[in-house]
Amino acid sequence: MSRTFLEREDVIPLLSEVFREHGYDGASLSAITAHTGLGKGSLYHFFPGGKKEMADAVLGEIENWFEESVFAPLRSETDIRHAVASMLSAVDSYFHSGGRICLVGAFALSNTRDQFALRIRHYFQAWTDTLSDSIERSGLDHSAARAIAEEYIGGIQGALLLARGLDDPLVFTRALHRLNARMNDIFRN
Amino acid sequence: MSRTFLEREDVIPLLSEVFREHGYDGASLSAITAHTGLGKGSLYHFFPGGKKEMADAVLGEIENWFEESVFAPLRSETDIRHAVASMLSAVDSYFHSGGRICLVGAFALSNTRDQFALRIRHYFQAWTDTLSDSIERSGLDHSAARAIAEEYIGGIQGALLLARGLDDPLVFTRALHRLNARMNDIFRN
DNA sequence: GTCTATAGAGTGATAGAC
DNA sequence: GTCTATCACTCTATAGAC
Repeated sequence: MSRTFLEREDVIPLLSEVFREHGYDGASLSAITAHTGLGKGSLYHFFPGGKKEMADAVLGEIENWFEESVFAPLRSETDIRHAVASMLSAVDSYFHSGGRICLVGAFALSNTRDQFALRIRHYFQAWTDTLSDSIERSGLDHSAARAIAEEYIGGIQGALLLARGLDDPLVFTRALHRLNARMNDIFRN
Repeated sequence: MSRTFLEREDVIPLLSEVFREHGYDGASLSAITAHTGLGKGSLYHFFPGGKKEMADAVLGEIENWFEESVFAPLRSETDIRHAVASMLSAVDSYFHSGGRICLVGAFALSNTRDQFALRIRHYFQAWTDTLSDSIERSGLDHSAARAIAEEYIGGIQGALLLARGLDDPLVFTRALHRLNARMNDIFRN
């Protein structure tokens, strides 16, 4: 009998897929056991808090990925146009060019929102604040920078939603191109 | 026995509130009976198809509202800047200045999406097509008009999502102001 | 009697917790 | 695997209007 020693961290990406596909309520424990290959016993061993803790772990991993792959580069890159282009490129690959939804966004619009309100707010706040700071460092005043940051994050989330609603991922691709071009309009040298 | 003469149509706005508050899965029959004041007998009398039919009725009423209050005015107004300003004003009041989510958008990102995919797609298609046609009539070519329409609908949906995620309705108000100003930038005489 | 509207006990299925 | 709670839904009973 071959044992695979799955760690807690190995399970999280699988959980992420299940929640993305079924939503929080729709991800039944049986769907989770089916997709992870773990029995309920193992799941409750890794996540004593049950489904809530599983979703929290997934949201935490998403936070970490964005911190590392989006926020940190935004902070260190000095040319705002490069910074934004890199961000959009990272976002494009993360969301599979519009074929994958934003789990945090989906949670924000769902009935589970209250349960995860803090994590959701933190995600969007970190993103808008980091982008806004980056824009401000390029010479715009605070409220103008904040407005552009909101336009970008809202534009990305709205494009993901619209792509999903229209069942056409190209909507997302087009939105990213517009957002990229827009930064060159704002900062033309 | 005292009769209250509730009609099917009177129930739909109440259902709309319940679905908006709890989502589709989260809106349990007991929550629905509590909020509508109707027993299961009455509900199944009005909606023999059960919860699915209740949600369909709500989505249908939303469609009708937008057709009447947003799409029709877009078609008849010739000045695109007035048309867009009127649309944004209607949208602002419909979504309670960012305090209310778009049920269709929420469904689009939820696990119930597949069940209502047709209605969801129709809603977003009707909106983007109507707006795009309106812009095209003002002199832009087809793909440019379509891009702007997607920017607007995506911007509205994204701003609603972001306002919800950040728990700050002003995010939505600011987005509407930007979108209104943007049309004046595009069509400056 | 017939029709419409109502309430709610009871059904089997399935949920998440453990 | 077992547990209890809750789910959507069915069905019976009952009310008044005509």
